Amino acid sequence: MEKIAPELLTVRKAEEKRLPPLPEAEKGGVVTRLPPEPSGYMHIGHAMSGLLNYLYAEMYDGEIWLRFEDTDPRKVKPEYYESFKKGYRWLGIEWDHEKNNSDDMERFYEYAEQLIKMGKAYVCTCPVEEIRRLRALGEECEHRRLGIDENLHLWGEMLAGGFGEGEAILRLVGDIKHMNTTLRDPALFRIIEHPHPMAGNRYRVWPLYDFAVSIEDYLCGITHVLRTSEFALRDELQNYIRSLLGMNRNPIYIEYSRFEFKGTPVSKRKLRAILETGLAERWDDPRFPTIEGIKRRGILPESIKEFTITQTGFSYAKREYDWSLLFAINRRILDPRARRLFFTPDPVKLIVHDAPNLVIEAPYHPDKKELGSRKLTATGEFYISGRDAEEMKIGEVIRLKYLMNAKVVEKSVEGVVAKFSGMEVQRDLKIIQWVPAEESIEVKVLVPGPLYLNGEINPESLRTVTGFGEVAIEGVELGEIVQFERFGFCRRDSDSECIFIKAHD
RNA sequence: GCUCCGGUAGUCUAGUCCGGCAAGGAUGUGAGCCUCUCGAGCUCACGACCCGGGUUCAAAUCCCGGCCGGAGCACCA
Repeated sequence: MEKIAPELLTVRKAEEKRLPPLPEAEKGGVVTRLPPEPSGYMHIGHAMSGLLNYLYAEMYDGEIWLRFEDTDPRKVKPEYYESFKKGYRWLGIEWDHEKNNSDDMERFYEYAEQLIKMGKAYVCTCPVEEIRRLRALGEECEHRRLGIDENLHLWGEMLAGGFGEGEAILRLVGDIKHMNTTLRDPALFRIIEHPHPMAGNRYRVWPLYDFAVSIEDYLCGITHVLRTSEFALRDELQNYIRSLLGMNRNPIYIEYSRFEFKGTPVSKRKLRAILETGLAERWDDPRFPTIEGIKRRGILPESIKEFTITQTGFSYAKREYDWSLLFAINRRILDPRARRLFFTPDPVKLIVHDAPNLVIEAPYHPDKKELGSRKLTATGEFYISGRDAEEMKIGEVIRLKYLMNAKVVEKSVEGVVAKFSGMEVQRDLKIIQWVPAEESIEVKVLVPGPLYLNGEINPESLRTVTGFGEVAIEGVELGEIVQFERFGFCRRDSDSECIFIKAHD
C-alpha cells in the first residue's frame, strides 16, 4: 500500500474532522475578535477560544480583532497584555486590527451622555449593598426618577471628581423586574481612582464590561462572537444597549462551556494557591495550563490547534479533557521530528566481559535519515537503566541497541555482569538503551503530573528523574524536543545544564 | 434560593433542529503484525445514548416527570 499508493495514506488523515460551518456566515463577511482581559497570564483555555475565533475568521476570509478588555485599571498590568500577544503569536494567530477598550474612553462618555439625555441612564448614589438588595427584590430606588438635567449635572460631577470611589455610579434604565437579572438597571460606569497602565491618570470614571463590549463590538463590526458560556446571559443586555444607541447590528453569539483539563485548574485563585504552598514557583511551571507552562513542557502550538479542531465541540455540558487526548496529537506531530537519544534513568553499571572495543554510528531517527547520526564508543563498561537491570534474569541474553548482545551472568548491588554474546541482531532479544561508562553525562528530567488529584492538591505533581545520558545530549539545543528512547519526549529546559522536562511518553 | 442551560463508551466528540444507522470518529485499554525504542505505523477486539413514563409502526432524536451536572444572579471580565 505504502509503495503502490502512498497518497492514499495521507489523504485519510486530511479527511479528519473539520470545524462545523458558522451560522449566517459569508465569505469575506466574517469579523471575529480576541477579547482578553489583561489581568493574568494567558492559558490554554484562552488559546483554544482564541483559535476558534481565528480559525473561523480565516475559514471565511474574514478579519479578526485583538481587543483588550481593560476597563478595570486595578486589575490590568502591562505584562499581561504582553502575555496574550506573545501567546497568540506563538499559536500562529495573526490579527488584522488591534485596540484597547481603554483607548475609547471619550467615546464611551459621549454614548453615556446620549443615554442620559434619552432618559435611559441615571446616576445612583445608593450604597452598594442597597443596590444589590433592591436588584434582588426587583425594586427601583429613588434615583431612578431623577430628571434628565439633574442626571446630566451629577454625571458631570462624577467626571469632575465630585464623588469619590463607590459614591456614585451611572445606571441603565433597564427592567428592574426582568427575569434576566443582568437587565435590572445594571451599572454602566463606576469610579476608580487608580492609574491605568495604558491611560494613566486621565480617567476616574470607568465603563463596565457590558457597556464597553456592546459598543466596541459594534464599532469593530464584529459579526460572530465565540465565547465561553458564562457570558450567555449578557447577550440580551448587550443587544439592548446597542438598540438604545441606534446600533442596529448585533453579532451572532456562539457559546460553549469552558475548556478544562483533568487535574489542571485554570483559575488564578487555584493556581496561586499552588504557588503559595511552594509546590511551584513560577507561572510558567510545566504543570500549569499557562501558555508559557505548556510551551515549556513541550506541547506544540500545532497540537493545540489540531486538538481544538478535532476534539472540541460547542457543548454546554461540563467537560474535562484528559491530557492523553492532547498528548496523542503532540506525539504524532513530534514523532517524525524528534531526535532519538539514549538516556538511562536510575542508572546501574553493566560490565560486559570479552566485549570488543567499538565505535558505532547510531542514527538519530529510525526513519528520518536527514536527522543525522552520532558516534558512540563502547569498551565494555556501561550504564543501563535501573529498571532494565532489575528485570534481567541470569542467563538471559539482551541486546544493547545498535551494539551487541550480552548474556547476563551476575546481578548484585554493584551492578550487572554479563558476557559478550555476539554482534548479530537476533529476533526476540530484549533491546535496551545504554550509555558508555566513560563518556556519560548527568541528565535530570522533570516529570510533570496532575496538580490536583481527587480535588486535593497533589503534593507529588512534579517528580525528578536523574540518570546518565550519552554525550550527544549536551548538544541538544535549549527548547529542542527529543525522545529519550523508551522513556518519552523531553524538552531541554536549561542552556547550561542537561535539564529536561518530560512532555509525555 | 432564584433564573437559564446541559447529560452519547474511562475521556472528548458526531448524530438531536427535520424521529427510522450495525449509534460514527478520536483517545484509552487488550491482542497481533511491523520495527535494532515499551515511540510511530498497520490489523483486530473491548466499551455509550442518565432514569422512568408517554406519543409513534418506529425514539439517542419529540413530550412529561425525576436524578445528576454546569453557568449566571458584581460598582470583575
